[in-house]
Amino acid sequence: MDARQLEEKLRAAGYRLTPARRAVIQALGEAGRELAPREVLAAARARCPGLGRATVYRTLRLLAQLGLALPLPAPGGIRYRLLAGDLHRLVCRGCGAQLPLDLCPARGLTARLAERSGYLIAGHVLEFYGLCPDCQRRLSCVE
Amino acid sequence: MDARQLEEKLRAAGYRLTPARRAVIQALGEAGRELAPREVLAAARARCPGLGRATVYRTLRLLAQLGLALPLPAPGGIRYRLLAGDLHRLVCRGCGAQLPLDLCPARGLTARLAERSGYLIAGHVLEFYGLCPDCQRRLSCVE
DNA sequence: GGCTAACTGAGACGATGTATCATCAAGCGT
DNA sequence: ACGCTTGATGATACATCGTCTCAGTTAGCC
Repeated sequence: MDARQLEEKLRAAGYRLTPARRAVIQALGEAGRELAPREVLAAARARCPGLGRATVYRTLRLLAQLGLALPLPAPGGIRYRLLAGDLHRLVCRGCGAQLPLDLCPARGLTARLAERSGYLIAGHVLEFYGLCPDCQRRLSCVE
Repeated sequence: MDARQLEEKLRAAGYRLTPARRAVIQALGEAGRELAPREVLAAARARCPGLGRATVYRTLRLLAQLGLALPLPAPGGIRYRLLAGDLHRLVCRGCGAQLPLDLCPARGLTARLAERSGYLIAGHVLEFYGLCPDCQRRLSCVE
């Protein structure tokens, strides 16, 4: 799902499409990785110079509520990324390094789960976490 | 994995087992749900009266790095829970409501993934997210 | 073009998380 | 059992984060 489609989804859900919101969405879309709110603010100001901090937080929260953006815990606080389908990755809890995965053992479950729960399911995250080789040494984790 | 086992893992990894750390671990263990750092502080002070804020943050970060606790994004900030095996749930992005799931399509992948990546894999999270029936109405999401 | 409700930016505010530092005590060796 | 050594602690100060309020603006609809 690209930035243009997200803008349409916002509209379809009854929200206005403003320069501030477009700037936030496009900043997230161009980054291609998760961004901290402060990074979103910096990047989005290139497109919307006077953009305020509060608006960035409001927009990120709105996108997350609608399932269009994904908040992820990271060292240093929560980061956001646009939801481009589902997310599968292997994350190092020590340094934050990531390896994307191309497996998906969960896709077939979504429809059944939605039916049984009444939820409107926007996607899923499958995240394996642990320590990368470097951090295994650095943290003297002997397991 | 209960609190006692976690304490042993800390020791095994070369860290000291102090009253402050035990209080944090036991507070998380007894809660049985994810806690915000401020809640951890309040609960842990019952066991370790003078406990300081900085120590709680330090301990939570340490536990997360070692894969013994899990930071999760929630409305209001990051929350932590002890890692009791893997986590599978369905989460509402609107209000934070959760449904635990008893499926696990990913368990069999861990060993192969660890071998190929060199990571020490502590566990995984499979999280479906979307909107619960209430929030679908409240946010006028027409999807 | 004008209306109206949703949205915005500014600013103030409390909460959150980190850095520093003197003091303390866990765990080890004896 | 007792000291040592060094990692851990609590207090404090500080920077940042995230929220709230409010007056002014503007997107979307007629």
